[in-house]
Amino acid sequence: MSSKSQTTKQRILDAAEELFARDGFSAVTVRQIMKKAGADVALAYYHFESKRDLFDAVLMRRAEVMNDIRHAALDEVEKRHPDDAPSIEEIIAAFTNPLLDLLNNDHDHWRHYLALIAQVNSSPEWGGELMTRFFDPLVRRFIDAIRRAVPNAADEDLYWSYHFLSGALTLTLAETGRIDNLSSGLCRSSDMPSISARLPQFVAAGFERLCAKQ
Amino acid sequence: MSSKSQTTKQRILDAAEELFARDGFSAVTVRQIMKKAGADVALAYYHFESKRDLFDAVLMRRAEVMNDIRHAALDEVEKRHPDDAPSIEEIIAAFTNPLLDLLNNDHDHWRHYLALIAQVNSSPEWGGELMTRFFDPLVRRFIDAIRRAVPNAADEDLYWSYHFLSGALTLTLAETGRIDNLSSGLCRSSDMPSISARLPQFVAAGFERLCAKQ
DNA sequence: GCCGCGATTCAACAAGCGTTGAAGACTAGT
DNA sequence: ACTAGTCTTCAACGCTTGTTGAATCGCGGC
Repeated sequence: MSSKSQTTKQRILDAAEELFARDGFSAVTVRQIMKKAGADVALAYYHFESKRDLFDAVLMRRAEVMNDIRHAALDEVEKRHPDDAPSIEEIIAAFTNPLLDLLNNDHDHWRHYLALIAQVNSSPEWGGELMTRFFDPLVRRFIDAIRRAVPNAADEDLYWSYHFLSGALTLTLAETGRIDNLSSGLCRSSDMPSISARLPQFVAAGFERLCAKQ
Repeated sequence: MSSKSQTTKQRILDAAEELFARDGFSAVTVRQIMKKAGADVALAYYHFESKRDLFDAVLMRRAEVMNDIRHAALDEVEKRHPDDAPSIEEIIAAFTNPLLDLLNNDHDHWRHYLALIAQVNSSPEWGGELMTRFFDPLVRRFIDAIRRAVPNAADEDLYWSYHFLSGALTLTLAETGRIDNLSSGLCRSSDMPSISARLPQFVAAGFERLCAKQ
């Protein structure tokens, strides 16, 4: 467990993350990854069991951190409201803004990772199972918080509302450049402050109309 | 151009559509497609120039029909309101419900096709360019209709709102089974009536709050 | 100086890939 | 019966794929 090996393993993960995010699992070659990582092909199989295992490792690496910061954001919202219920918009902002902040502040690592998550989320092959395994506890807690803010909401409405939120957030994280083309450059996929100012408002209004209607 | 060839070409397109939708472009083999279509491998290259060309043909085949029914739905909304402006929810329903109706009424063809579109939409490789080529005219007309319903809306808010709508709709069309898992079976990805009853409301509320504020 | 051991390299494997050319079959018009 | 043209089959090409086993490097402990 020398420090050199740690570095190599991480360089492999970094390279894989970027390529998987851009082209998807099957379109990327182990040789491409190792070339980008600057290491021999066989090293991929020394550090990981298989290509699929490397893919899982890429997903796992940041999943816990990602969940932690979102849990912390929800913690803080609940701490701010020891007696009354927080507003729906506050709760949703705690769910979305930690990710948008990552994209705004940090290196490209999170940008690639979140684009990968976005792609996995809308893939029939992995969207159902993988996302459930990774995010269910957090999402359940998040929905519970909203349920407390809108006590008479029907569960079906809550779940569907969350699904719409998930889709809106996910497409945004993918940063495909679609909105840049559509708006002729007026809006930019990477303009996270613009998004944090709009997405929680938009989604909160949807939740309120759908879930709070008597 | 005998009738037999038409049938074969369509069987190839059908098989490709289903497999591309499930596994993505690169994960699918021309041999897999032709096996499912019940035809020789070489026929793929007689009827289409390349694997990539076949993929494009799959996308093109239903694109025009898809755009036409959505244009027709918008036509009807505008015809219903010759003087006053239609409500935002009506406009959005004209954008989303034609697709949801296809999934509700029809064979699996549209189910596979729309799942494929959903996947393409959130792929960085194709999401920006392909979606722009296919859907920009319709989307521009749709945004114009909303702009007339909310005269003081800022263009940036309109574009971002549309982007969130696109994400919510897209993830829904993907039918990944995610919501089935999350809700422990209470909600079903394939339950289109439930979605038509909720998505337009949810999204309209978002548009109204974001675009109509002052 | 040698050993042990993790990290790395090299060369190769069988299988599968997208794609092609040439030859056969089928149908329609003469 | 012959031809022209579309459609289909078969066998193969060169190349890339994921993966592996054996050999080599480099370094800390004895």
